[in-house]
Amino acid sequence: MSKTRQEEQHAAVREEIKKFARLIMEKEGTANVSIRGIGRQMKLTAPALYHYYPNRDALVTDLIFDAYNALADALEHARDLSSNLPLAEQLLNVLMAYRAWALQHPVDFELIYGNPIPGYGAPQEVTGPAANRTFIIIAGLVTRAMESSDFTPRPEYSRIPEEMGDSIRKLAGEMAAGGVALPELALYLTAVGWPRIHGIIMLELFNHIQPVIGGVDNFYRVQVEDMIRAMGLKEY
Amino acid sequence: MSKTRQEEQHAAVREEIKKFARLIMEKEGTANVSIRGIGRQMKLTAPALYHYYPNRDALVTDLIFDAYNALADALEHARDLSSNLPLAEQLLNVLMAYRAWALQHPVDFELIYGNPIPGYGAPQEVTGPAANRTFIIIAGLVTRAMESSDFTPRPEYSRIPEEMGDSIRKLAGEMAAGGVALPELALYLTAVGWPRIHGIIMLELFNHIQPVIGGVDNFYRVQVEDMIRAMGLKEY
DNA sequence: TGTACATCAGTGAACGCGCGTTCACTGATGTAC
DNA sequence: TGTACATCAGTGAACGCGCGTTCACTGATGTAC
Repeated sequence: MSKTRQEEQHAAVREEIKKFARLIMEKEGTANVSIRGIGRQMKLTAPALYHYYPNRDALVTDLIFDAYNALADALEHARDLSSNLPLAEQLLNVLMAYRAWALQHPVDFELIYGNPIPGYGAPQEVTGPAANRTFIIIAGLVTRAMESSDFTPRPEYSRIPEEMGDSIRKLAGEMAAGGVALPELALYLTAVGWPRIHGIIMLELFNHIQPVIGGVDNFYRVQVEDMIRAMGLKEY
Repeated sequence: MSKTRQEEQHAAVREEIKKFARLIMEKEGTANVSIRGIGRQMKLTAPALYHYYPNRDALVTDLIFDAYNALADALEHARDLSSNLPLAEQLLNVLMAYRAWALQHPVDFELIYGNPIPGYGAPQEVTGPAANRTFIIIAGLVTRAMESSDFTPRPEYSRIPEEMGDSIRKLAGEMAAGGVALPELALYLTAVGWPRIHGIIMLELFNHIQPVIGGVDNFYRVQVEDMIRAMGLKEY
């Protein structure tokens, strides 16, 4: 079932289209991607692009799908680059990579985590699995770090709060059904940690935190290190 | 310098315009506010609205200004309603009100904290002070809670990390220059806490956290309570 | 090797739509005498 | 109290713009014989 020459050609042009789409979003905002605008940049008439995408929404879906996967790829890459370091360090590097990717690809990050594009609804069955990759990478590392650590987490991270028991059990069940079995506590810790780093990044991306905290680089790193220590994954 | 009848009339119509603008943004997304769209809803032709706003951007600025202030009002209201409770409880209530407001006014929250509206740049001198109100309300409460508390914060919240010293001193200086003198540690704690709650809300607003964590209500409350305890503002 | 033919990427015109903004105007309101 | 007048909120037409999408087409390419 190898690709024909024509399919390869199409795939290559689609990549080209997405490249220009990202350039435009960078300049004009994510809400302003348009078939006509892309055509203009590519020195092609708009209708020509309909050979490659059936409509604008299909293109946007592709961009979102790519963005989720590029983020997950970046995290895996950071993890694998530091695979000879202690797991707490690997986790640190992965969380640093999360922000680094967001700042290097603000448009793609906004595309997946910012306001939805007006009049467009991403199909969950396409983006869902791609979105989950990121969470699973982090939760997997947290799991391994927990298992390899002798340290005691602070009280609030040593067990799942009663109120959250049901939610976490449900999540663990769903993930197990999808072939990813991870301990409930690791899932909880990841669920706690994710919004913490996400919040800093979102505020930074839209320039809300800079007037309050200069040196976001340091701030982010300190917060992540605190978190890793608080979770008992590293001595403090 | 009292308002003339005409000025009052104009102010009233401007409120009406904003009301419809919010309705439209709710249905079509923040990027889709338009003079013509508002006119259509108000059964008015678009040019009529130019008696009230010189152009679309002035309207958007007004909406953003209002949103910042409405959020700050909601926080002050929550604080004042619980002024007879211990300060840690007041802080809890204010942080609960932050999320409650965001969920009740998703559009206004997106307007200030989400993607900027394409082709529009908010004038900092208008929105800046309004934006700061929220931070000052929370930092003020943290200060009073710290001063009235006998409890010991966990190590990472008991002092400002070296790397952050300069940033926080700078912030404290700027705020003092603006007539708001608050201790540096309180500013640091607020700067740490704000992105934590913000991250949960942003993920919730765009439906990213729900697939991971059912029962965001409980999750948010637990996180805020943990935070208040970790900061030593309440016994644990 | 040379010719006939099918494929299909890209074109240009057109559709109906929405946008912000300007302009000259109308007609109701309310004031000044 | 009645009339003349100024004010100004709202209208309708128009400007130039951009959008997604459709359609019939052209002309280069590459294949089949």
